[in-house]
Formats: sequence, C-alpha cells, structure tokens
Amino acid sequence: MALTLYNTQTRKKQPFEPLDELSVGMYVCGPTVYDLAHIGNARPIVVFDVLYRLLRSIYGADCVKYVRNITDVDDKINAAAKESGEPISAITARTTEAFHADIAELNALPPDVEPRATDHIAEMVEIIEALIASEHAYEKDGHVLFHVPSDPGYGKLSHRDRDEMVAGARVEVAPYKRDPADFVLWKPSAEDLPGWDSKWGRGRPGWHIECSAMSRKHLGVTVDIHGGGADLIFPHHENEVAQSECSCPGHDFVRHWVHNGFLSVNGEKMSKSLGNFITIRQALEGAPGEVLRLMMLSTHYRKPLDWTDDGVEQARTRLDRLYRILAKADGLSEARQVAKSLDGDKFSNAILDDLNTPLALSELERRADDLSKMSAQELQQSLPGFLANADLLGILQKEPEAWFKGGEAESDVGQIEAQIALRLAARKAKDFAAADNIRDALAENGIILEDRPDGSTDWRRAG
RNA sequence: GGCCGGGUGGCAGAGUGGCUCAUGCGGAGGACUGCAAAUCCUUUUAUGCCGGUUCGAUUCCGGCCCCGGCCUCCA
Repeated sequence: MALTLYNTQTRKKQPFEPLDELSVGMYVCGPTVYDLAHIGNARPIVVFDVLYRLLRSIYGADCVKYVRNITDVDDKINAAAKESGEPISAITARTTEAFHADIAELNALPPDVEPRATDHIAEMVEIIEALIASEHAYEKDGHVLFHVPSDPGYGKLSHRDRDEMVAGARVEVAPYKRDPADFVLWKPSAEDLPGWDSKWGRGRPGWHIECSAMSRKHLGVTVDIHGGGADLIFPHHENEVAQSECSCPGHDFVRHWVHNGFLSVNGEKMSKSLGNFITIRQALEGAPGEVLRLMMLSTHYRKPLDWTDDGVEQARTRLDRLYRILAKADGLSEARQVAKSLDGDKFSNAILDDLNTPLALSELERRADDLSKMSAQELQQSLPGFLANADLLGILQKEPEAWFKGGEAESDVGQIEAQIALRLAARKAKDFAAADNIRDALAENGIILEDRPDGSTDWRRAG
C-alpha cells in the first residue's frame, strides 16, 4: 500500500508522489518566536513529525528533507519587545531555545533545516523584485504590495474568490492598496524597529513572503509537501502560493498541501482572553511529553481535537499499559536495534492511509495484547516490528524502568526501597496496619506499590 | 453572509452498504491479594433529525438542526 494524503487544494485524498524519490521535500510553517509555544502549536509539530518519520521510513532517512522555519521578524515580536523592554534579539533567542526544549519533550525529531526569516531577507527581496518586474506587485508610500487581481489563480488553495473575501473583510482597507485584497510584501520600518535597507527604503518583510523565500531557498521552486495548521490556509498559504508562483511562472509552488485541524480546550477556542491558554511547558508539568504526544495522535490529524484533563489522563493510562507490557518483555534493547520497514500489515496500512494514527494506535494496542501472551521465542520474533511501529508514532521511546521510576533522585530511590523493606517485614509479622501505613505514606508522595506473586514488591511513580 | 470541518456507546475515538460496529479509558461482576495496586477472565451501552436510493444505510444522496474553525493577528 502506498501513502495517500489529503490534499487541501484538491479536497481529496491522493496518492503521494514526490517529484524525486531521492529528494523528498517537506516544508512546515514553524513558530513566530515571541512567546512560549502553546499546545495548539504542538499539534502540527507532532503531526508532521509523524509524517516525517513515515517519509523517512518509505524513502530512506537520507532522501527526505524537512524544513521548518523560525519566524524571528514579526510585529508581534516588536510588540512584545516594546511591552517588556527586552531587546528583540533576546526575546527571539530565548523563545527559540524554549521552543526547542519543549518540542524535544514531545519526541519531535529536529528538522533537517531550520531557517530563520532574518537570514533570508535577500531572498525575500529577490522575489519581491521579480514580482514588481512582472507587474504582480507595486510600490506605494514605502510599501510594496502584491496585486491580487493580477493573479488569475488566486484563491485556488482556499477556494475563495476575491469578491467574497473583500465583502467579508473585517479590516479597513489601507489607502495605499490598489485593490482591497492586496497584501503587503514589504513595509516601511521606523528607526526603532527592525529594518533592512532596500530600494523601497528601510523596511521589513510582510508576513507571508518569508515562507516563499525560505521554501524556495532550501527546497527549490516546487516542494512536495507544505504543511501547517488549518488556520493558515487563508490568508497565509494562499498568499504564499500567489507570491511564489507569480514570481516563478510555470512552476507549481506545492504539490501536496497538508493541514492539521484546530485544537480547542474544554470545547472552547484557546485564547488568552478566555484564560484557557495552555503552553506546552505548562502541559509538561502535568504529564510527560509522550503522554501529550499520544493525546495528539489519538485523534485523526484533520479532525478537531479537544484538549481536556480527562483526555490527558486517558492517554497516560494507555501509555502506562503499553509500557507495562514492554517491561515484561526480555530483549527489549536488542529488539530496538533491529530495523524494520513497513510491511503491509494493518498498522502500516492505517498510517499510510492519510496518517490514520488512531487506527494505527488501536492496532498497536491489540498487538500489545498479543505480545503479553507470547513465549520468549515468539516475542523475539514480534518485538522488533512492534517497536518499529511505535517508533513511527514516536512513542514508547523510553525504557519501561525509566518510564515508571524516572524522575526520582538516587537518594529517594534508596528511601523508597528502605520503606518497602520495612513494609515487607511488617507484612511478614502480620502487622498489616503498619504495612498499610507505609504504603499510604508512600502513596501520598506519589509512589504506588505493586506486590508481585513471588513475594517481592515493585514501585512506580503515580502520574 | 461566504468557505471549511464535525455530530458514533458513560467518555475518547476508528472503520464499515448487510456478518456480534475496532481500539482505549471508565463502570459492573469474578479470579488473584491479608487489603490494595497491577494483571487475567466476563460484562454493559452508540451511530443528531427528516426524507430519498436500496432487498437492506451509521455508511450513498437531498433537506434540516446543532457545534467548531476561517474570512487578511493566529498552529
């Protein structure tokens, strides 16, 4: 079975066929680094990480190039700097670092290239100049604008026509626009704001041009996959298409548009004003990154995902169960070394069918049941494939021991074991009240005891 | 208003023109345990509404209702 992906532009599931199987390109819109990333930002990170892992599995790790940008010039960054007084460079550096740390916890592989907008001003200017030369763009009052009516294909991604957009526009039309739908490629910058000298005066890029420039620079004029959140379809991606294709006629900008659905929190849109804004960092305080990741993957990527505490707890319980089964398996680390490719099983078919991670996950869980009933020999056979599938989803990446006991300091472990020994002695003496006291005290500190049939006692951290 | 997505059991969430409609979480009962925890066994419940097509629709078509998103801040 071959990979099929839903293409936003055609509104259909389509076989994914890269232009060149030896060089598969994927561009995903990365964060604007003005504040900590939130769990809504985390969804595309996780979704496209799965797609990246899948593409690497199909075409080979060396034949896939994943580019995810960092937007480090933006009005929101300027506003944040003005408000806090912190220099822009400090904000972007600090936020970028935090972003990397946060998504690493989600088991997201780093992209092959992570370009920064400010390193690509020359490439942006080049595209803008080409657009002016071909009369798709014009300069007015220090602004350079893309003239939407000059692009007959405009709207083909988001399936809107210009008149509808203009009619629905909530924003006052700026006087320098020839057409209400025109959008900014370059705008003047005051002395106290980031700016670059250009033939149109000192200025900075508009919102959309960076992705056109960085995509072309690192992946060529046509990219196989361009992804991001569904809210980016319009205007961001529509405008990218216009800029890119009008500045390089005869070439499609993107072969396959992939967009993930929106994330809500307790049924409501996440927003600062509603007070339900959850950063990845906050979410990580309540649950390991792998739990958050599983939560993300337990709903199909194109569907809305509602973030709830209950959902997080369910994801945790599911993961606990899988790790428990792994904990009982011998030869885990050896099995992890065995390379496995997609082999036409139910799991592979599910993930190849437009990234049906919920279905793939259910198959993984069903097979985990099988594993728990296998002989050592059968396990040796089946474990590598199971783990390879888990790798594709980016889960079960820890050792079971670390999963259940990680995060405890050495001295605490000694303490716990001492308490367990005391309790064992009490139980032997049939002093169950004392034994239960010890267990309760540990439980209050988040340590759960499990008595084994052989008389020993194991422990784990509670969620 | 325009465009897009969604409405499945107590919850999360897939698939499917008909066979007992996955998987997980939870609930119930049982086994195990001093009691728990974990595990194992058993078990409970669903396709928003109204029509149409069909021998038969949750699945296809039409209409309606409801929810969410986008319409140049937004993953």
